[in-house]
Amino acid sequence: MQSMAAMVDTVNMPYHHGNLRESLIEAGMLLARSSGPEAVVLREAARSAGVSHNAVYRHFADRDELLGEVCMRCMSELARLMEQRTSELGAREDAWAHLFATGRAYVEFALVEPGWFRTAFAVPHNLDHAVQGSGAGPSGLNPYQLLSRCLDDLVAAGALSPTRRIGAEYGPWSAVHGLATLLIDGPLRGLARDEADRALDSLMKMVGEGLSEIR
Amino acid sequence: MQSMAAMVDTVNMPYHHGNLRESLIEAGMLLARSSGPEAVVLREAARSAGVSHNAVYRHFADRDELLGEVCMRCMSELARLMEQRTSELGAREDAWAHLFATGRAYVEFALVEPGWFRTAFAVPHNLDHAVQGSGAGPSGLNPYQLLSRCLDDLVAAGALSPTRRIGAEYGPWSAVHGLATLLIDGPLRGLARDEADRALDSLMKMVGEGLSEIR
DNA sequence: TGTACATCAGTGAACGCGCGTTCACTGATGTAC
DNA sequence: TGTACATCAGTGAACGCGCGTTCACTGATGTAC
Repeated sequence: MQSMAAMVDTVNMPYHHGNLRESLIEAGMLLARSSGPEAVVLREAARSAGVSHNAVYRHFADRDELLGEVCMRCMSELARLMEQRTSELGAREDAWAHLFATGRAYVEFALVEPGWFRTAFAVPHNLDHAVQGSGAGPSGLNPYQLLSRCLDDLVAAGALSPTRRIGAEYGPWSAVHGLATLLIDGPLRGLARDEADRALDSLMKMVGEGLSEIR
Repeated sequence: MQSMAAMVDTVNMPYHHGNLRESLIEAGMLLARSSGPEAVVLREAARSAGVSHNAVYRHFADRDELLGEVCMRCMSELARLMEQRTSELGAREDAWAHLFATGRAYVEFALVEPGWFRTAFAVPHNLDHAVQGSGAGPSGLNPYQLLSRCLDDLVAAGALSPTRRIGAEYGPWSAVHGLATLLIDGPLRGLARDEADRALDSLMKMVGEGLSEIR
């Protein structure tokens, strides 16, 4: 297999790259995509960008700072898919449909982009303060905030009482995060796609009825 | 900090260890407990057992085989706590109480033994076939089977119809696994214990009402 | 318009690290006769 | 009861790996005068 570095035209490279920081992050995204956060290797990112590995230190304090940036982008990609899937809903769909589409997109992202999904949650511990509130999609909201908005909409639609709204994020979030994790990293990895879909159906049903108070 | 190896009385060690395989697994369990699966390092386990690192190859084909054994033990520990918590229930508690206690124990285990929890799900890919159905607790059932039994009991008690029993494991399992993962590895790490407890309350309520068909 | 010089962005060589694994070996044990 | 010998369980030295990071450097750029 050909290495990434070989794809760079090293001959016509100017001494100054021009946009190295961005290039390194994009190289990191490619690495993360194929194999997750461990694959975001400083030297490999530099090779992909066609630059010596020390050049990285002109733009990032260390490897963790580069990885942190990549993690945020992965989180943004997750948010982006969640937004896209809800934007595809018909105008007549209600707040429940929005919640379900959001949750389904979360699991879909994990299945389609497992490397990115794992990376999104692999923010280096020493800088998770710097990442607070980041990882937003096009609308400026991150995945957690998108879920919160869905729940707010349920309250506005009268489908969820303000009382039960409190702390209501934990259940749906845990549900989709757990299924995603079991499917890509855990004992459910290798589950056939149609079985995974049925599991997701059953999960969203549980979430819906578990949240609902029309009983 | 004193190294593990220093705790072994190397002077009075006989040439033949006698029980090295077991000692290595136990050393692996200690390493996993403090820092998860990456910490299960062949050379460190050998040091802890007071033996040269090559001796390990007399008992395991390679590092992954040792790690696999440790993973199974961690899964067994999870099953053990789940069984213990249900066995502590009063005789008059119903099938729902058993399900909730089982699910709560799952999250409790993750919070109290995060290293073991992460290790339980870190079975090396090349030998996850060898682990099928393993990781059992005292009763001989693994965590998945313990959950299944709870659901069977709900059916027997008339609280869940046989129709809805199909694939009913996915929801509750995903829910507790997701909360556990978010709390120990994810964006919810560092959440205060009482907040985590409230999140768990809210989660189990969602699971209960989501599964229930008394509506 | 030309030149000196500070500043920034890159290079290349080297270091130390600890790991998993392999090799050729030696020490202890048990069994056949 | 003693001995030869196969077998098993350990040892010690070495290899190769690729990583993150540091050091002293050189090449390009832009600005003051």
